[in-house]
Amino acid sequence: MSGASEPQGIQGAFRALSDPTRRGILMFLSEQDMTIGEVSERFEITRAAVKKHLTILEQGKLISVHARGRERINHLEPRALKSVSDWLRYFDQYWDNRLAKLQDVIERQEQNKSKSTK
Amino acid sequence: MSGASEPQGIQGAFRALSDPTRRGILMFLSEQDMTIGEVSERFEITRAAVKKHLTILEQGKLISVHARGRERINHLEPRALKSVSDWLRYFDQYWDNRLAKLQDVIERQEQNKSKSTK
DNA sequence: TTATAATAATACCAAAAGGTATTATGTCAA
DNA sequence: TTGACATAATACCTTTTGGTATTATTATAA
Repeated sequence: MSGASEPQGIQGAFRALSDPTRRGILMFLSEQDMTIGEVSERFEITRAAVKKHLTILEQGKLISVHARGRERINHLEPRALKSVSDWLRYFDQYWDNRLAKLQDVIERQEQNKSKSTK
Repeated sequence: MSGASEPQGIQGAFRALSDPTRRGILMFLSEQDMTIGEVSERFEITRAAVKKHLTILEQGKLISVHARGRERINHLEPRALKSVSDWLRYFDQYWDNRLAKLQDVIERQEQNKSKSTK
């Protein structure tokens, strides 16, 4: 009833991405890690509202948070974004078969590479 | 205040994708076009609830709807999914530089190809 | 040690989302 | 033309979301 055949955890990522403020936060965090205060400076909403967005991003595993003294550093976690990207990749075939095939080839190369590193 | 530097319309797509039922509907529609009734058979919620999801998918331009007699045919529109995929591609660099570079090359080939067809 | 700055935690509110139930409308087939 | 069926349109309810305001904590610096 809740996304049977989907990779676990992807719902949290999609949910987190559904808000434009949160997508903006991800963009900022891609440039550098930030405290809640630094993120808040870049938006016109209250710090508490920003904190809620950061919590949802953390629940979706799109960011991680580490304490540093009295501050909390928010850090981008790109792997969860990759899981969303992978979900979308299924539809590649519907907009461009050639691109999909090339990406398949690349994926296989990646797999072989990680096997040989083991 | 509402996603300043984002491509127009992407919010509707992200919103539509944030619900697991809607993602399931997209999967089914990728196999074949369906009426509301056919979609409803595949879920345990009422037809009216399915209709609401289809409306949100249509608003996000992820599907199109065409009347055929007394039925309404729902059809997958992959281009909007591509816009989401493109947004995510920005983050490729953070999880795998090699893959990102290869994709850049592919994109450029696509651009040249479409130029030469004009 | 104490004032201050950064963050957390509540409590609260309005609006949107997700759903059901019910009623209306339009179209096909006999 | 009329009955049945597919869909549309409302109305209504509950839960979640996005936000503010206010009140704790907690750690650093003087």
